[in-house]
Amino acid sequence: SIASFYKTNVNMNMNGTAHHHSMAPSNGNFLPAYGSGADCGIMNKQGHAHPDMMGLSEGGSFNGGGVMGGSFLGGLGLPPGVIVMAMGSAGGGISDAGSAFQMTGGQRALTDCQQHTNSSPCPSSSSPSSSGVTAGGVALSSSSSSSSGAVAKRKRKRCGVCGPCRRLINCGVCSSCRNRKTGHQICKFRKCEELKKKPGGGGGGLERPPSVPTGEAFRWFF
DNA sequence: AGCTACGTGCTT
DNA sequence: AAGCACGTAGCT
Repeated sequence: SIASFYKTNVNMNMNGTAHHHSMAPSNGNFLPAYGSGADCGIMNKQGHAHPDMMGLSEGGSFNGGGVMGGSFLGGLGLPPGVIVMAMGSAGGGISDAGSAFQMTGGQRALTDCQQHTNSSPCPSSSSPSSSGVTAGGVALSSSSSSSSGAVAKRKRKRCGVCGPCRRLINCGVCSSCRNRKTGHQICKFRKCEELKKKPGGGGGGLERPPSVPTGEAFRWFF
């Protein structure tokens, strides 16, 4: 739920074109090429200009990201998307906050964003069915395949909690972004740390999400 | 059906 | 080793 909510907001604003006065970098540098859609296509637009803004700087753990959010907006400590939303409404663009929540229209946009959501959200809620991305990683629904001997190559999924996973925007400038059409790869800055490792690697199993403990990630959000 | 992005083989 | 390109799993 939140996930959708979250991304939705982001989208909304972006699309809304609203008049957000001007967040620092709001320059109009939109990506010429990828306008369409990569996951948060919108994000791309901004992201392009400054891959690092939005608190993405990975350098030291994204706590930064969260922190950043917090620092701005009077320490409300909201994730970037939310922040945007707030501003939008403030600007007068969106009068109805409710709408923000409603908008599921976002539709596809970001498969990953969802994941973020999945991984993080409330530990408590934990919808059982909530599919795959458990922090642990490979929680792929066993579902299909399996039976027949064919060890179908299952795709691993992003952990959703590492820095890159939490990153919301595509830098738009890395090779992956630039070669999106042919490369079919996620932005380098968003490539899950876990997926960078060898599949079998490690052992067995639990990969420790580098930093933020699962679910804890967004606790502050609630 | 269409999209994103993981896995992998080839090329540089 | 790194990057590119392609096939396709997984999801909407």
